[in-house]
Amino acid sequence: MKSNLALIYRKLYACFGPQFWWPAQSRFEVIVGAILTQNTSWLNVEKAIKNIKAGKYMSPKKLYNLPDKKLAKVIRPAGYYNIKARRLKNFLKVFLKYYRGSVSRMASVDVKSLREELLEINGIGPETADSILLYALEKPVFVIDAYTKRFLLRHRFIREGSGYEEMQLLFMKTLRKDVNLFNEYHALLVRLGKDFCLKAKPRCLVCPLKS
DNA sequence: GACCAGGCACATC
DNA sequence: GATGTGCATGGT
Repeated sequence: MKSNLALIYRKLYACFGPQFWWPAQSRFEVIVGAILTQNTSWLNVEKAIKNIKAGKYMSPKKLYNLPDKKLAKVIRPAGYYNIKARRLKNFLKVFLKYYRGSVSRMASVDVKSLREELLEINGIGPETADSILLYALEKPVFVIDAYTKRFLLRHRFIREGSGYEEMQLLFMKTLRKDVNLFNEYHALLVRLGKDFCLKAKPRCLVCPLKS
């Protein structure tokens, strides 16, 4: 028998269709977006990314070589710009040193080592690491974000206080480990959250899961 | 004007 | 190990 989570996925997909995540022109841009979107609306991140492109800085070396103040100024619309400038550089330092700024080279390493390596970087937590792994490096890792957590809580898949790894395991143990499935599922949960009942203060229209 | 958004690190108890 | 706080913009 199919798990509830698998059924819910089918329902969401039938309702919303493919979400075409991650919205970006390159895999490197996905990584930049993953760091910039920490606790920030995607609309603001888009403005920051637009600024980066306008200055022709969308490359590992160019971003890394920007003075901190300048980088902060460029990504300002994304909020927390001083912290995020540092976090970007923390990642870029590792990315340039070990992978010469190549996403493909990085993707050739096994997932487990990569995840550990990413989590070692100051400013990269579990969600950002997993977003990078799934959406930029195309590794079958499920991303847990605020929407996903609210979804699991409100549909009673977990209890209050459950940790990140616990929630992640729920998806990864039940579903087939498929990059496309994980990609679409998480994107659909965010879509559900934005449109319907997973906001911090739900203003519930008719939830598509109930029909 | 308050609240929220595709988190994370650090201080303190 | 749990809980609180700073980081900051822009849309609703």
